[in-house]
Amino acid sequence: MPKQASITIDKRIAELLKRNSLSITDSRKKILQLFLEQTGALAHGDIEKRAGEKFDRVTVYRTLQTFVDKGIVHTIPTADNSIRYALCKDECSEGHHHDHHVHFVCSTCNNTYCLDDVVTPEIKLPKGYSAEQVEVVVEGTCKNCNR
Amino acid sequence: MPKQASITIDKRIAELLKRNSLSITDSRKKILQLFLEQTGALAHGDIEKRAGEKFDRVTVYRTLQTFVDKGIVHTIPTADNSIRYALCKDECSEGHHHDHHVHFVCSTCNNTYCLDDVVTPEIKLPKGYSAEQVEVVVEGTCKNCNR
DNA sequence: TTTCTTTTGCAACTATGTTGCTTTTTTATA
DNA sequence: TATAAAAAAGCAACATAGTTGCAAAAGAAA
Ligand SMILES: [Mn+2]
Ligand SMILES: [Mn+2]
Ligand SMILES: [Zn+2]
Ligand SMILES: [Zn+2]
Repeated sequence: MPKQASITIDKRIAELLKRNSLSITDSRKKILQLFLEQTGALAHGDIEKRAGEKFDRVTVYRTLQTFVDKGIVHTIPTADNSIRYALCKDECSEGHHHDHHVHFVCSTCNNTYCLDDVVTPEIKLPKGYSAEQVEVVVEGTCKNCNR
Repeated sequence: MPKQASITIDKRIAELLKRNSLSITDSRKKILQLFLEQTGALAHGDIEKRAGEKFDRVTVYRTLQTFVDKGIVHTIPTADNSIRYALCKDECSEGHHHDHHVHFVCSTCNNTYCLDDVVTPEIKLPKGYSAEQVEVVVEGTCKNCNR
């Protein structure tokens, strides 16, 4: 990786942590780096594998929980019951996620993507039901795998 | 329970198993009964608690897996990463689920419902992506809890 | 009833997630 | 930059969830 790029990413990471009044620690930096170097979402298992050699499992759990609490990442429910995490857009903040986008799981490459431009549709519910949150997960074949 | 009703339910259970060429065993009968006596979906934990005193944990896992494979029940992904199971409509069959309905999780009573009449919407995906399955899970307050 | 097939229970194991407590690191401030 | 207070990390121990192989039991077929 060119030196310039890694400086930029390091700054971005430090800023992100400061903005959320989190202290800057090795594990937080490392895990954020994984997200920033990546297009799609990461399963907990991936993160543990890729950060866990250097950090304790418990630290990975606590770091991800902190990030979710602060609105830095959000979770994506999937059919196979393995939580995925993805970076939030900047509008998210502590206790206030704004993730009204659709998620896509590719059944070929198994990657998960946030389709930030695809807004979750209005769902007309039966009388008596009221909605707080709508989660849409589409399974199919992604851009790369369709070629 | 009136004797008549339980005869009916027993017959229904036996028929369901026969139709799917599954042998009729105590655990399968018991677990199907749980589903038939119930409006909403059941979490694995619930089933284990309510059937597990009589049956081994492993049997519960295997029975549910068999039911999913045969298209007797379907799974519902939820945000809290605890798989829920619900009975399929009759159109489902082995290797061929037809569950194009929306699921609803009540954040008050924590029940999960299949909204069989609410069809999953068409999602317009970005160029290159193709959909095979769309999962919609709405979180909110249910009919009962809204009163 | 007997035989063959399927399912169950058990034991042992892996994976996933949590908690309390001590040590280490980070931050704030003198 | 040294020091003290606060926060986070690591460790151990535990709890829960899910899987696998195999022998015993139950079900289906004849
Ligand atoms: Mn997302
Ligand atoms: Mn359903
Ligand atoms: Zn793909
Ligand atoms: Zn409710």
